[in-house]
Amino acid sequence: MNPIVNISQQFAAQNYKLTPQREAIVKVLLDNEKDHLSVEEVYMLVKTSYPHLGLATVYRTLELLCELHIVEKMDFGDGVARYDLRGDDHAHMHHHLICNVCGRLEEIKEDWLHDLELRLEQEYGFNVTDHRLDFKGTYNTCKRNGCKGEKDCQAVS
Amino acid sequence: MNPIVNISQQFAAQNYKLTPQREAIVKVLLDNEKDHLSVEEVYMLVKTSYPHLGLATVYRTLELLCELHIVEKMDFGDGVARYDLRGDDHAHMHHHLICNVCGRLEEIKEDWLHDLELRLEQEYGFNVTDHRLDFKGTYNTCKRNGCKGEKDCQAVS
DNA sequence: TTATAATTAGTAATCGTTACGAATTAAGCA
DNA sequence: TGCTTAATTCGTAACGATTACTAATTATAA
Ligand SMILES: [Mn+2]
Ligand SMILES: [Mn+2]
Ligand SMILES: [Zn+2]
Ligand SMILES: [Zn+2]
Repeated sequence: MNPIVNISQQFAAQNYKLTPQREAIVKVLLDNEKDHLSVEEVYMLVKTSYPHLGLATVYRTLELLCELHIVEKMDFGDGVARYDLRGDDHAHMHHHLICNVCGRLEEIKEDWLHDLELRLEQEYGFNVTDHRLDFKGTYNTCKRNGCKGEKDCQAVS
Repeated sequence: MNPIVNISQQFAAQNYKLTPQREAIVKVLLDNEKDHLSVEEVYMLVKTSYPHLGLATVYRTLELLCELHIVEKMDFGDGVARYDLRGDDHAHMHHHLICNVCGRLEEIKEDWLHDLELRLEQEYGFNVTDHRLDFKGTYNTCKRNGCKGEKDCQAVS
């Protein structure tokens, strides 16, 4: 399904309207789904398609998207909040690999935590509703060659 | 080994001194190892043992402890950075269970990610140096009874 | 001692975020 | 259609956690 239509329906389901401003912001996120944009970055990017949009609207819309579990607010330790599309069904938050050498950030969409969450349910009586798993480390290629900023590099900051 | 002596040696190993101010701050962290204190909370607590200690020194010392991998700077989404003792050898960052109902935070010291990290090495050529794993969910006891603030509750904020 | 470096204290400045009032737009209804 | 009310947006002021900076203090070394 067209992701904009899909998101529009999720807005409607909670009695929210997908205003032109909100749609412009959502499109920026979809057009940069590999990135993890900050508020300021979204603000800059959305200005090209909607020049008069205000910064406060970006803050409010991203907060709303969090509430709807469409995006996840993340902190990568660089002093600004970053926003990450959760993906199709929003059920499971994807995992991250972050390279110490070049800052590249790779996503693992597959859910690697299912077994552990079963164990938490059984041994701890804890029912998991969400999770966050990030790995920091070094790609062997980066260790050997140094990262030369290949085109698939998605540095966080 | 006495944890203060241990930490003192780690300071010395990197040519840092464990000044009285730094020691007072480290003791606050050790005396509250179950908590995840913010800078302001450390500042308040350390004032009882060292009334003249300045806020900037708390910031600087916690930053230094991060650099030495003695503590981990964490963001639980409540607007302030919180600091978490990594534990004995600092090698592995422990995991968290956070209850949606009562905010209780439980730590899992055991490393549940070893197998996944082997897989990352082999399938992704990615050598993990650190990780972060937090689960959000609900304790069955909290779901049934509501959390009545039992004595072992360690709410984050 | 005297010079040099490290550390601390206090506070001003910074900057991401939040709060707020006025203006605009949409929805509901006669 | 007009009128009323609610939702949304805009611009900006206020907030507050963090950082930066200077002077004072303390340790280290010649
Ligand atoms: Mn991501
Ligand atoms: Mn912890
Ligand atoms: Zn790399
Ligand atoms: Zn609970």
